[in-house]
Amino acid sequence: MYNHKKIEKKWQEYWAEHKTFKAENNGANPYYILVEFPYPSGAGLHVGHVRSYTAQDALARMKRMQGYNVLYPMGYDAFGAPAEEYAIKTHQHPKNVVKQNIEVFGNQMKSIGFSFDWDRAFSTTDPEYYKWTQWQFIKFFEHDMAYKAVTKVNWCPNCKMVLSNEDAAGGTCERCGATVEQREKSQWMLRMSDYSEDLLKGLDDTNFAEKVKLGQINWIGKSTGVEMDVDIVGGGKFSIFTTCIETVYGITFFVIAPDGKLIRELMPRVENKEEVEAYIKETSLKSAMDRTELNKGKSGVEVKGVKAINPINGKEVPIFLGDFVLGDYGTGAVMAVPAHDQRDYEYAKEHNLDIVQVIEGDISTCAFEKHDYLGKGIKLMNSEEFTGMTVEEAKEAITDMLEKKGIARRVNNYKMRDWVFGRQRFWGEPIPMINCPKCGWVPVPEKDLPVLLPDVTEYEPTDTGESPLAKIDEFVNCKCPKCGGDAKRETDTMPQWAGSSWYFLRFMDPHNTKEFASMDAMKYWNKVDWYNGGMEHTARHLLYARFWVQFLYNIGLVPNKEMIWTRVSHGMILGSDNQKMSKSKGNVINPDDIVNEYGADTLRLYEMFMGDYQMDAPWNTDSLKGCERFINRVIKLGEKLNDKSGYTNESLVHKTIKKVTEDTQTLKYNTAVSSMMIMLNELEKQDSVTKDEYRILLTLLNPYIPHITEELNEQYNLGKAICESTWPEYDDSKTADESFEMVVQVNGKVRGKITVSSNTTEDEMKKLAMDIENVKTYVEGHEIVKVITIPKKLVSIVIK
RNA sequence: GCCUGAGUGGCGAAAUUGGUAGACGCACAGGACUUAAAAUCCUGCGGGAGUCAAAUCCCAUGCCGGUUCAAGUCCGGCCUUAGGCACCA
Repeated sequence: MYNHKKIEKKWQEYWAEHKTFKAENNGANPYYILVEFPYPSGAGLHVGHVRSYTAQDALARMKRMQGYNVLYPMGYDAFGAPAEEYAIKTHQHPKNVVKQNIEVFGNQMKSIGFSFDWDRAFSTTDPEYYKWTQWQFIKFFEHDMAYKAVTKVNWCPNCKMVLSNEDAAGGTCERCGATVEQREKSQWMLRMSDYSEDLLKGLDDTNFAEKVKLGQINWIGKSTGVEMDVDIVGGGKFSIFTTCIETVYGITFFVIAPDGKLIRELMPRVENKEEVEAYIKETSLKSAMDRTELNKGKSGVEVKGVKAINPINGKEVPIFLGDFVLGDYGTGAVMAVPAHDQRDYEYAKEHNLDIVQVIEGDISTCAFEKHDYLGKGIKLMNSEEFTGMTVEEAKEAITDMLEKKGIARRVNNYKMRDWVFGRQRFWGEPIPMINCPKCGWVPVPEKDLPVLLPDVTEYEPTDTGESPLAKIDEFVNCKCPKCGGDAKRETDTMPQWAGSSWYFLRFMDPHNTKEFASMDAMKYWNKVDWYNGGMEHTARHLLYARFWVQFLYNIGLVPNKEMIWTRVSHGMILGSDNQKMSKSKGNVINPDDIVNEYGADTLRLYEMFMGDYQMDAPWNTDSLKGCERFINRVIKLGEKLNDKSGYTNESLVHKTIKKVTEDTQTLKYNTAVSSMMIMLNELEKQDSVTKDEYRILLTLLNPYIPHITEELNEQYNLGKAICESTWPEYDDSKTADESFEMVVQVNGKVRGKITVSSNTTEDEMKKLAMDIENVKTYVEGHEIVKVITIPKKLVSIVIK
């Protein structure tokens, strides 16, 4: 209908020329809105990006008009495997691939009119940026937070590549189908588990959504319990961790991890070596998730020839290997109490082991577990002097006794492990470390940073599992910064998580060449006020970023322990078939096509209107056309402008301002849009529309559809550009309606409705209710038990 | 398996957090305008009973039960579905 291409281009140029959205590091009311920066894939911008960028754009535009100094930055998270693989295939350097993709992404985003401060844009792959990522890694190293350790990785012998658990699911390589091996690899690690408690506590200093906090809490996985030493018959001992020490008298066997140290130590004394070795081998092929699945938890083999002693009563019990016990969680060994743990119960049945009940309850068909007995005053049995105590009393008493004997300790255990930080990839930040035969691991001096990725075109994977960089001699060979002797560079690179763990700090001071960001700049912006991203990132990315920040805080480099205040997450946009969009399903919608055909404003409006921002929603082009129709009606309303000022319907205007203002900052974009649709419907009913009314409508719409609203504002001479104007305020006293529809219920069912004045008192409401004919027919002949009135709403009559 | 969400008309969804279920929009149907179509405008639109038309009544928010004058909303138990589970990011 209208020439969206021309109008949108015009205003985009206007904003660029006037630097409308440039944020300065000074002034009153700083407000930092952050959206997750994209990985610039070859597929181009996704309609899902458009959803969150538009949402935060609407917030940013409104906040600016409300007088805030808004920082709304954008950049690119461009390290990672897809670019590397594409580059290998096409024989070019990934940096060229990334450069092209960034250009495409930038143009796409500009065509949609996001109010980013483009002067602050950068990519994590820029040497000026990753210099500081490397510099920060060295800080980790200098503070003994980075260390080398041997870890297990999924290795595909065919692809010669380390695989993620997802790609190795089911024990076969996702790409080629070969059987995946578990290999041991020496890797750089970050001591993230040292921060378990701080990362939990820090959540109190954030305003994250409750479900986001829960995600963090569950990932950290704190459990409070007891670590107890267990002697082995004939010498030696090991420890177990349990949260249910009250069941200690019910131990009938122990289970130890097939991948743990203990079984290796016991091996010389094992009678069924072959069986045990075979089981260890079998386990090594499984992922942790496969191993801990409840229905698979019964697999295992007895370690014959070795018995353990239950420390509380001196009983000798067998030791088993079970793959549900993980070598790297807790102590790698557990006590098994089949009477009170379902997995142990099934395990005991499967392997014909004793079941000793120690807590009163029914164990005839299944275990009587902690969620059955905790907090109910249930008592112990078969537990010597503790028999007859409640579970809660016994928990403390048994722990005290064991502690006194010096064979147990109260401990906290955390599921969260240290961060495996090395990747055997080319396209990542080189870990800036040098291995000297004399001096050991030495960090690259600051003056030599960044350690650049070499400009080569061949970086096929190696046979050994080393990074492709290991084959590039001129990269590897170097001098030791300490002693000057021959040394070798680390060839592993960092994970993609690294660059995204601190980018929000860099946005505060992106051109700084002396520091990653100045303390002044970080103090000025203080915290990210709003951080928006996908649900899939709320556990790990957020945790890594918080860990990174807490570390920097502890060494005095950032002003706050938590640098992110509110975290919100958006739902996915699905294909029209309700499936995740993917090339193979052919349900992908390209935002460029929509912008071309319908315009950026229509695309923006539709994505905000399509449903609850925090929930998934399927794409529907018909609904999009409805939004186009709405914009056309807004344009057409301009033809009804009169010369008057003021508002024809004052409460409509104030109500709409209130609704849009509130909903835009509480993520309820869909209802904000619908309230503006209602306003338009009402204005259309009027014979003519005042300039004030039209200007208000355009202003409220501006954060959502910024181009056409500016154009109409200019065309009808309604005032200066909206983006340079002030957000309208509402008067709460003027939002009230003069009358309301009073509902009358009899025994909970609606039996009458009448429209009455808003001033009607509760007594008047009761009287009016009783006068309604239909209400009378229900009430007559019955006793009225009570009458409940809710002001400005309803009267509920209860009869007998 | 574990953790976190979600389930409401033909469809996308609203519901002031315990107070009229279905706002707003799409699709559809009928009408107006048009030589015609598109666009636009008007009217209707959960299911059923009832009526010339109404009034009015019953049923209905995944399933089963509970609390309450009142439940989409709170409680208990299920079912289905999406995301995360540490080298995809």
